[in-house]
Amino acid sequence: MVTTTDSERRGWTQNPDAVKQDILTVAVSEFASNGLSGTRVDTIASRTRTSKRMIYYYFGDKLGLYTRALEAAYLKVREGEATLDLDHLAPTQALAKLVAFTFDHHRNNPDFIRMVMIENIHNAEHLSASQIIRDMNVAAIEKLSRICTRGQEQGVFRQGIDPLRLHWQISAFSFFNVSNRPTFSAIFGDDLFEETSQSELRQQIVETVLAIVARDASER
Amino acid sequence: MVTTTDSERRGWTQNPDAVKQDILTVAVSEFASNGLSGTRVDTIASRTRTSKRMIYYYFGDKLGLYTRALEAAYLKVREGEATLDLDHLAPTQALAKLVAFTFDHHRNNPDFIRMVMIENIHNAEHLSASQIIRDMNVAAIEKLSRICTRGQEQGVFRQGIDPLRLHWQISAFSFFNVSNRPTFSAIFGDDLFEETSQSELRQQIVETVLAIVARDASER
DNA sequence: AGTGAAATGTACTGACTGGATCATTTGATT
DNA sequence: AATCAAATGATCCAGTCAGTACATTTCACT
Repeated sequence: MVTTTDSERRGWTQNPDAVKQDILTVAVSEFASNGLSGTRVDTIASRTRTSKRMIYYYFGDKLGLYTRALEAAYLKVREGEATLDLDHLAPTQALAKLVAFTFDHHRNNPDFIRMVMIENIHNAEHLSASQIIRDMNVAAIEKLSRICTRGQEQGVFRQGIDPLRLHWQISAFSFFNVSNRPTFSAIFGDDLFEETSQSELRQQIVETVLAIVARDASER
Repeated sequence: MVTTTDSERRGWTQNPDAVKQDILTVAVSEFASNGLSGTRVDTIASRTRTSKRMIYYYFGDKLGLYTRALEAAYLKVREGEATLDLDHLAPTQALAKLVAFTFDHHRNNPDFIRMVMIENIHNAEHLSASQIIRDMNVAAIEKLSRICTRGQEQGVFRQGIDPLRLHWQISAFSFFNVSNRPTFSAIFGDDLFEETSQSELRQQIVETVLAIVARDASER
């Protein structure tokens, strides 16, 4: 039950970092579930080992907490992405792996997806204020960019690939798959979201992306 | 100023249908902008030619209004889609046109996109209650399905295409393009969303989708 | 021109909620 | 063990908002 956080514990009873982390974890979950205005600070507090007082003590106000929670969500996801190294794979394999990984990773982090959805509803006002998030994402593009360059050097990818646009397409598939699942399955049933269908879908998406970088026919 | 609605006006001062429509239009706009819990009924009322009293008179409560607004948003969009007829085009051209149209149509109806986003945040609880919406969307699949069948009969499309999955892919691109624009451009800048870039993107998506149905190489 | 139901306006309330205040405890340092 | 700042608990307040009570007007049909 007592989550042994990595923050250096200063004593027994008092442990500010753990308290902050505790609050943040609950906050991400609550905001992801209920949105910004839908979330009650009191509810967050009650799910915490501490009190509402502490939330305002550490985060100032609701918006401050929200912004920090958003960062926490991004941070956690990008951490996961850092685990996979692609530089020692052949470009095609590297790209295939990246796409498949992204697809799965998004599925495994629905709270993150929901936070981004909510942030989009709010026109990314709070995300814009966070330099941290911008930096993290630029790194993701660079990773993709390296793969593209290598692929072109080896002659297996076509010229004129825009890494950002490629990222956009990979994201579109992987994100939509999670974000719009509720409405999609409410309308069409959720066959598409069962385990076997999802595997097939992932495979198809990998192939689609590979086709995008590999095709020569449609070049002018 | 006096919007000449198509509802048969019964007299001069009183006109229930127009009042309802007025409320719905404002409601869609407000809910789309602020979400379910973020929207204030008073704000809707103030933007209306009538009063809050009327909202409760016609729609019962906030949730009732929201549900009806959701339906109204779907209805308006599907109406737009009905205008394009594809049956007289060659399958490839028909599909290309459908994809391009969907892409543009989504861009032109951001309120609809936002309503769907919001509904997804709420796990499609309210959409599930609406049979109307389900029916409308099934029609969209059928349209796509017809194109696929024709393409296969003429030998220009590959076998084993799943229309639902194809629809999923088209939607993913077109939806994501609007839904995630705020965060995406906050992080990467909004070059991708300028007019010329969007045209290119649309073209690329059309090609991608055509490649999905046309390719033969990756068949087992 | 009268009647009754549908439609509408005004004003209010009760519950909730973000945030503030005051008081107290804890632990490191001296 | 005295001190002081950081951390925490208990309680309250002012504003907000969904929903309602009550009264009044409009209009179709006699």
